[in-house]
Amino acid sequence: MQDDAQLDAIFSALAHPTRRDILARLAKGPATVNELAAPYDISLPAISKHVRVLQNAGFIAKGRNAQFRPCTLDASAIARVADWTAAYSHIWDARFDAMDHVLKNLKGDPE
Amino acid sequence: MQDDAQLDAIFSALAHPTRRDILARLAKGPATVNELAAPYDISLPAISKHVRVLQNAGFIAKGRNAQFRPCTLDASAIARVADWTAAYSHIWDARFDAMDHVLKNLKGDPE
DNA sequence: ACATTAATTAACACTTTTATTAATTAACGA
DNA sequence: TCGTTAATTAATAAAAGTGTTAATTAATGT
Repeated sequence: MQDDAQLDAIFSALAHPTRRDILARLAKGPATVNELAAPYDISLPAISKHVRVLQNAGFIAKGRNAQFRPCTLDASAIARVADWTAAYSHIWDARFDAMDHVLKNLKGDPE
Repeated sequence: MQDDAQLDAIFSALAHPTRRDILARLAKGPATVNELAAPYDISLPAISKHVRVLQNAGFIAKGRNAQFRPCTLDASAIARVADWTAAYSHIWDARFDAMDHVLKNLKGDPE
């Protein structure tokens, strides 16, 4: 997927409270689609679609265990969001410069 | 605006390449709506709506100067995105722990 | 005053998103 | 085998998003 198109998918996926909620749930550990659906008043197919959207955006990896589909959080898509914000960090937070400096050192890339 | 609703607005706003592009443009400095529209093939009203979406999400402050509407980037909404990712940082990047530690020190909140 | 420029509003068309219920697929287990 | 459970697919409806052109508002400057 192209960079722009993937950011479209990523941000669209995050633009729904239920989907952000599902990510928060998965941050605590894997869950099946039914488990993910449990807290909500909406139908299972609706949740199934939300999961699909998150999967297409790269937030979720879906496994197979018998008739279950255990979902796990794939952190890389979230990291891409963080990367996107980093391009603006110099504007919103002067501390970023210090952070950036520290990160370079942690990476073994001292200036 | 409620927290959830504002994140909806923020992420929806970012879910369109033209709008992300406009933010990138404004990161370089203020611009009027016409200036923002210049690079694109779409109509001025379409850009005007994109700007409105960004404004409603809190990304843009729109001033008044005669018949011009100089737009400036409001970094706080971008910071909110960064904050959102921070809740997941412990998953996607072990370095965050070190970063977090450093940030606390920078804030004058040593452990 | 009047034409020009900047921008928004209005009315409309088209597509996508989000949800529903019913039907289907697939694997389990008694 | 046959009923149960997990999940998806299909058909559909309502709402939101994205774009268009034409009309309108508001301020400029000669």
